[in-house]
Formats: sequence, structure tokens, C-alpha cells
Amino acid sequence: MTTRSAAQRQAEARDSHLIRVAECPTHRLLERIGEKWTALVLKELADRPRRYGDLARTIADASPKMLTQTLRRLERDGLLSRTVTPAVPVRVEYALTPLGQSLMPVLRALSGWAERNIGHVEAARETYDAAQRSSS
Amino acid sequence: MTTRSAAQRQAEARDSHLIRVAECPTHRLLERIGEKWTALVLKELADRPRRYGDLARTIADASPKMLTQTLRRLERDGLLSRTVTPAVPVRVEYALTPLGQSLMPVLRALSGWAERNIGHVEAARETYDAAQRSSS
DNA sequence: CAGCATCCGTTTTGATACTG
DNA sequence: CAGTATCAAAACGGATGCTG
Repeated sequence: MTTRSAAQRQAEARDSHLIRVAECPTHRLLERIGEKWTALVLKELADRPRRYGDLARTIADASPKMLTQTLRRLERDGLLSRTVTPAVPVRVEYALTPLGQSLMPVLRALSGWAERNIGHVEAARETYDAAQRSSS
Repeated sequence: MTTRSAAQRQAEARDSHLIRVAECPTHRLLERIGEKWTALVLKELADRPRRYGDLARTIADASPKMLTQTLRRLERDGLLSRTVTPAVPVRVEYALTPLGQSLMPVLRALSGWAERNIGHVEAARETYDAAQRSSS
């Protein structure tokens, strides 16, 4: 066998000192905020609480299913709160918790880097793709 | 119809002032670093260049396929460089580019938040799940 | 040593219609 | 208003065998 089998790789990983991705806090966080709509939802809630329909109109190309799923997961993680006001019609408001608020500066740092550098990344991609095409 | 159709949602999104996720730099960045092995690979390259086999041993539960795919995508994005030294056997070294280096402080901020707060998130999840179970 | 090719199951995302 | 249910498509991740 030329490469290690999955069983071997995992056995080696269990032998500590090696990195186990499942236990890495950074990976766990990125699993959530790397989801398609998560960062966008958090950003929309950064300044003020928002109602469901309000979010749905702003994040217009998320289907209701995806929006709800994203909101529920963030609520489960303790990053936002969901408040139902029983009235007719019902009013559901989403707001960042203190934990969610504490994440925002980090997210803003990420956004800042992205806005400053996405142009470089796109340029690199074009260069790379052009090189690939000419060598094929 | 009670919800907007996909066509309507997208038409509204085209009418500007609304958010289009595909054009959001933050989303584009998270698409990449949210991939399963990306952050880990960047972290391993943060201090010094590394050879392929070296990375494979450290990130032991990534298959060769996933490791290669991750490295190639990061190379394409201009975040790391791949240097082949023609020898027997060949030697391939990966290193962060200046662009990749510039991302590291942001990534470290993210890791810092994750390490400080992942416990709160996990606790929130247990509380939420317990509440769900008791109300079903 | 450093991969690539192929096949395949799982997860994620989405379109659409319907409801308390 | 604020969702849920169902069905389907696509992306992602992984197992395994082979190669320059």
C-alpha cells in the first residue's frame, strides 16, 4: 500500500500530538460561520434586532427554509435570541446575544481583510487559470 | 402565493440596495477558509514552509486527495506558493505568500475568539437541545 | 515523494407548495 | 407574519488503487 489507510491515519491521529480537526475550536467555529448565510445574518443583526420578514427582504436570495435554518442554528449556538410577541399577526424578533456581539469585531476584521484583498485573490485566480489553460 | 418565488427573490436582489451573497467579499473569503482543511493548512504554514509529506503527517486525518485539493485551491487564490525542486525523489514545498501572511492575524483573531468561547457555544447547544427534548 | 483517477455515500442547499 | 414539509439537485468529502 502506498498511502496510509483511513484506519491508519485515524489511529495515528488518536496517538495525540497530531492534530484532530474535530476538536479544534477554530474549526468548529468556521463550520458554523462558513455556512452560506450565517455571516450575512450576523452582519444584519449587528446594529439592531430585526424581524424575520425584514431579514427575508434584505437577504433576498435566501429561501425561507435556509433563512430559518440559519437562524435556528445560531440561536442554538447562543449567538442570537429569538423573541416571539404573541399578537395578531405574531411578531418574531431576532437579536444578537452578548456572545454574538462579542463575535462581531472578529467578523468585521475578517470582512475588512476580504474587502481589501478580494481583488488580489480574484486576480491570482485568473492568472492561475490562464497558466493552467496554456499548459494543457 | 405566500412566499416570494425564487425568480422574484432574485429579481428583487438585482434591484440593487439588497444584498447579493455572491458579490459579498466576506462570503467569498469564508467560502474558502470555511472548507474543512483550509484553516488548518494555513495555520501549519504560518511559521515556516512545509513539505507535502510533512503536512500530511501533521494533518493526519486528511486524505491525500483532500490535502492536495486544499493546497491547490489556496495556491490558486494566491495565498500560498508551491515550489517543486527537481531531484530524486522530488521535493515539493508549500509556503505562505505575502498575501497569505497578511491573512494570518485575522485568522488568529478568529482562533482566539473560538478558543475563549467555544465552551459557551457548546453549553448553549446543550441547553437548547435539552429544552427541545422536554417540549416534544 | 507527491500526487492523480475513479467511484460513491453524505451533507448541504434549493425550489415549491402549504399552514398555524 | 413566520414559518414547515417535501422533493430534488449539487457540492463536498472520502476510500481505494495507480503513477511520474
